Amino acid sequence: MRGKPTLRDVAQRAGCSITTTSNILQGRSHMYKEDMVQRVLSAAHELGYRPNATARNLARRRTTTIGVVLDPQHARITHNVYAHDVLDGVLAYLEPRDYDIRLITPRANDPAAVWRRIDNGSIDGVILIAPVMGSPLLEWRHYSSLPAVAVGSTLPDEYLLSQVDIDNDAAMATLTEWVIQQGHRAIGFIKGHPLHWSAHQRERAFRRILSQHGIPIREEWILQGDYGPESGAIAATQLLSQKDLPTAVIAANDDMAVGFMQKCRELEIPVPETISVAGFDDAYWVQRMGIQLTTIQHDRYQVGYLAAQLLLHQLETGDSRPQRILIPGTLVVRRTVAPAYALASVPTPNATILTEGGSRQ
Amino acid sequence: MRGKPTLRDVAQRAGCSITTTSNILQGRSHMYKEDMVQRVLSAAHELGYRPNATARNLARRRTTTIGVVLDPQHARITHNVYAHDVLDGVLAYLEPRDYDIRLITPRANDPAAVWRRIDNGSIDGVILIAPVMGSPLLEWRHYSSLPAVAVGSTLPDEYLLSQVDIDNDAAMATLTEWVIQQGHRAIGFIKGHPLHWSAHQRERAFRRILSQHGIPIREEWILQGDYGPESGAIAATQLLSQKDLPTAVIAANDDMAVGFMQKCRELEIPVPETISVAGFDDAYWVQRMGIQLTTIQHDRYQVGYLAAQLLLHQLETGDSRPQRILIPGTLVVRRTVAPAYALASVPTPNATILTEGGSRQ
DNA sequence: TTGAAAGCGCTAACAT
DNA sequence: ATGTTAGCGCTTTCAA
Repeated sequence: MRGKPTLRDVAQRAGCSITTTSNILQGRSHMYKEDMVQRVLSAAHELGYRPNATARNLARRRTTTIGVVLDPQHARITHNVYAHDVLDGVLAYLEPRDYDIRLITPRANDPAAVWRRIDNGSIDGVILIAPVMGSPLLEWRHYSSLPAVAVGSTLPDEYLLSQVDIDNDAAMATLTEWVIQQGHRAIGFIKGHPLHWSAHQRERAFRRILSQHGIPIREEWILQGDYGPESGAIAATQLLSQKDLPTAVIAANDDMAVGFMQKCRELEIPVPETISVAGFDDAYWVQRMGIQLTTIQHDRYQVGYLAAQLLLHQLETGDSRPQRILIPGTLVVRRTVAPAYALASVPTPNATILTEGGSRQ
Repeated sequence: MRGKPTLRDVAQRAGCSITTTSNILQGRSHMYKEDMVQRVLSAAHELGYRPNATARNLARRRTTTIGVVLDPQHARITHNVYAHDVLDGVLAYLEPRDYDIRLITPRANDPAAVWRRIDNGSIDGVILIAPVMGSPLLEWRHYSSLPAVAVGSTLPDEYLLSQVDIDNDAAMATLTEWVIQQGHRAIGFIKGHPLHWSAHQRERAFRRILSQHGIPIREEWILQGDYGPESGAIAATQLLSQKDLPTAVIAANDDMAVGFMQKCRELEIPVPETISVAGFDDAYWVQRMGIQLTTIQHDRYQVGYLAAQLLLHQLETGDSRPQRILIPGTLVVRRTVAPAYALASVPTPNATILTEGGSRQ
């Protein structure tokens, strides 16, 4: 015996067959005599035996490994808070269940390489993190029948992918309702990145709620952003140079809201006195900055956790029909949205509202 | 043929042996007739054949997979910026070289489980991210002879691990020198987390430079922190309640520096007019907050990149003698350290200094 | 230029 | 209660 000890070495030392050794080492010791069990166990221990995962995977035809695919856009995950919040949740669910995680970062220039890495029997299933519109990853069913769950992008049904995401639509609806209840009728909007489904969903919800309240939508107050803080600042410049201004602006995420507010400060336009601002995401760095931004809080960790759970469920049951799980967000009322006029604000009827301090009303 | 096509299926379809098929599919087509090559290639394509990584790994006795181990402390990587900056670098190096990455997050309560996951033949080598003092991971050589590189913790030699880290000592020395050159003689220090080697290295460098300049070390100005922003605030409370105050404080990282400054603002102690503050790390969120913190900038991405490079080098050469790579940091002079008195400041002799705006002097 | 055959280390029917 | 045997899908000598 040279190199790492194998099952054969252990069997030899215990003086029994490989099968016996394998069975006992896998915990099926009930059928064996106590003496045998002990011999095998101590032989394994003495040799420092560790089962070879590769061989086991080959024989079992499964790997207890889940692939996590980051879209090319997110290849550098550093500043993509979203991706690692989700990843944390995935880890939290998978790790205690003895699943391993393989990180897959597609090279932008070679989409086929991704498929080679995904569909090569090295993983049992895959979690796609926030695929964007037009991503080659979404051609999923053309290339692979591996169980998959997409996360962070509520895709159209035709992609035939199970999905877990926050409920962008409902959350933005709640936020917009709240702003309207504060008496605002002149409301602007800063759109998110055009390749993200979430951006469209948030915008759509905003428009719908305005319409439902009979509030006219002023297209000149709806500005294109890209989820980056700078784009919020640019939107501010565009908006604030108009002669007629809204009394409130909703940004499709916190980063843009903060960019917007920074520009406001430069222009000495007080928030929320002159203009109210709301964000979306409850970004950690914004909280940490001490900015009292009214926003939507949601649980990305939970998204990852549930995605992993759903995927394992599909693996176990073999039922891989596409499912969709939406996690509701929570309105967090802080200080950047003020009443448009001195009316008592009416509480929102059908949404959880978290006021700063943590009390629910 | 049912299920996924195997090499045998391709061989059968191409009308040749498995060996031939394998060779051609691996690019060793020079020894075969053009006709044969084409037949194999198109058979593979028609069947949608994808080589099974598990079987290949077993036969080759290597996996082209690198494990990345996050210390229990870092299991939730979300707010551990360090870990994913490094991870990004690791990905950047490994991914184009067709290595896969397996994420390993040890369960706090079961150290043995980690070894089972690491030493089971599923990875060729491993990168340990910022193991802390007392981490079971550091018993490395007791349990495994797998090539390994530790990152983010400059460990004592006896751990027999290759290492890549920023040069905490040199960087803190540069920073301290700078503060002294600004005329400060009364300098406080906020220590980092006591289980992190970096904390001790930074403190030691601070003390050394003070001593070298004949500046007395006032222990009551050296406060315990834990790298968290709150601990910086607490340190501020402790320090600022003393009757005799330093004119400058160096925090072992940015987070604590900001916590310290926030407390200063509460107490209406102007920074840097009354007290200068320096940080370490050049944290992204601090920059984004627009805080003009004088600090040390260093390249964590590079740390990960070089760690991956070193590991692969060891894998290829088989030379796994422990090596240590230290990456220098850069002093970034912003606005939180002011001259202690109206002397022209002398440029630092032997360190790169980056003044805000990017010019080097 | 091609192929046969012996593994890689383990699992799991199927004996005994 | 224990062992025999036939794979898992691929790589790789070695022979032809």
